Amino acid sequence: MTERPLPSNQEVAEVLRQIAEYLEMQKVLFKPRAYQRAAQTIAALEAPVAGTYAQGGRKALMEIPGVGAGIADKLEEFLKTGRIKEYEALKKETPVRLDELSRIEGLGPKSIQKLYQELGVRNLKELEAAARAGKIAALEGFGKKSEEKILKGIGFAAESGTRFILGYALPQIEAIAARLRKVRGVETVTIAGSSRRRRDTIGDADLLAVTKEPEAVMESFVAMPEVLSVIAHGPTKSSVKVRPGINIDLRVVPRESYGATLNYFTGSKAHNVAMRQIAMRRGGKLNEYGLFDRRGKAIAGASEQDIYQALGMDYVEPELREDTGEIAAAARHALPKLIPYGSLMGDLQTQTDWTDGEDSIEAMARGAMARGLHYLVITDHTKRLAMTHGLDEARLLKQMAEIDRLNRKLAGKIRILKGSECDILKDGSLDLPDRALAKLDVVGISVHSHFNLPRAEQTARVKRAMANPHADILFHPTARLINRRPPIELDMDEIIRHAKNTGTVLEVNALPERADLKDEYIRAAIAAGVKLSIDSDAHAVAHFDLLDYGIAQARRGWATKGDIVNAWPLAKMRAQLKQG
DNA sequence: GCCGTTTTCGGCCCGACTGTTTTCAGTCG
Repeated sequence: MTERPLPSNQEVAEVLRQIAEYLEMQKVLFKPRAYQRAAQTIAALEAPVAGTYAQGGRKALMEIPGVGAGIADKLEEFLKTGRIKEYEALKKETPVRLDELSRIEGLGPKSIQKLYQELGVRNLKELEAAARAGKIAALEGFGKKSEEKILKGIGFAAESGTRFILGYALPQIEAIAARLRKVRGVETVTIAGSSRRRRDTIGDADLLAVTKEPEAVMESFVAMPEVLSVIAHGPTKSSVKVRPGINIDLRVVPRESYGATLNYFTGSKAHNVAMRQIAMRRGGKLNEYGLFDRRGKAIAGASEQDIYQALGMDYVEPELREDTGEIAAAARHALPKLIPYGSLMGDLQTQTDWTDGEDSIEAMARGAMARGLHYLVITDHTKRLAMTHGLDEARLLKQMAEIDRLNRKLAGKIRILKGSECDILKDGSLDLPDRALAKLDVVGISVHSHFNLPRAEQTARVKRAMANPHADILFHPTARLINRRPPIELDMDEIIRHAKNTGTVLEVNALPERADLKDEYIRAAIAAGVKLSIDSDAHAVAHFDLLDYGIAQARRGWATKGDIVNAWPLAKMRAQLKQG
């Protein structure tokens, strides 16, 4: 019997979520919410649920909030056997690709069920065929507009569906790299490619290994429990597909050309081309085996630093290697000193169990403290987001009193600031009155509705909100959800200018599916003299660990510490915000 | 299926919006 890898909390949560969707299809009452709640809790847990079960058994599972006898049984079954009988039965009854279909915006379980029963639609392909044939518009409860919306959703899924979100793929890739490092005979393993450049999405992953026993290393690579299928298996290069569908290449590299190969496989292609041109202009040659002079003698190759230096350049951080000016800047010794990972002093957007967060204010504060932060802002949702139980003025005042109490309790350890993630309404006004906002330390504003306004109207709406004298930070400015929802139509030049004029900070949201602002806008904002914040948008203590993905995105936008207000001490950060 | 300053049964966070309707179901997160 082959070893089965223990499922991650994400995978366990995904199964529970799918069960919830199937139950919802069948119009089962209340159970879906129970499964969803358990899924959400497990997804946010720090400790792996598989480990919890291994140590404390079914009883320990039932300690998890939202997990009772029923779900504990399902979890136990899943962890022991890798399947859940009831889940299999549900899948059999409605054999549809839920993962594919529910990615279409506006398609929920009920619609998926109806489309299957009436039209036999099981996957995206069949959905598209039915829509194109006009069969969906003819269904009761659907119409022409629903059909158009579905086709639009399919188009969006098609163009964004082949890439993986960095923050969800990277831990998996890192786990595989870590496993390889333990294999006998392996000297080093490095992650190259777009993962190393920390692009917000990646297509596949490249690993480089130095070893004297390539065959043995390749054997253990293709035999890893995570591997779904082996695409290629040779002595210097192997290629496998791992859950959830990512291709990973492993290349064995000689020690003396390690730097050159790493440089080559880190890319980007455009950066590599520009590097090779410089080498050629100097009469030499650069390829994946090294840097060579005009007589073909190797002059560098073991390390990337040596190669850049030999070409008369400063070392270029991977996040900058996109051929967008970094080559010239490196030659002029004028690259920015990028904000280091782990260097934030505070977090300006966090949610708690007052709205849709998992943890209490105190738990969040202690979690932030444990990660070395000196301050955090509590920014729960406002009443417009009714589904999160958003705060109205009265509850906000209560929360402020609670924060005062906690600040006394935690005095000297961490500072909790009063804030809000205040909804921007359709007309650009804010969801809380000015007199309430005036009492807060930090006001974040954000778009959660009317995503489809035309560009001019959307831009004017957001600009009006930014002009509010209390609005300190524009949270996740484009509201995009990678692979799920396109960014809202905003004239970003205009928004950046307006941020400068109004003194509004723009956020770099660190949630992997947001990564919003994205790199090119970050760079444009910095060039315009706009200040930024990097926030976790944490909905649970564990989410503070995602802050580095925000830093990664900021580094890709050429950000230094001087550009990021929450890389500064509290007093200096506050002085940057609007007054009043 | 979960949970209990409504406590072992009977509830189950609030509401806006869209597209289909003519009073409402489904989705959003």
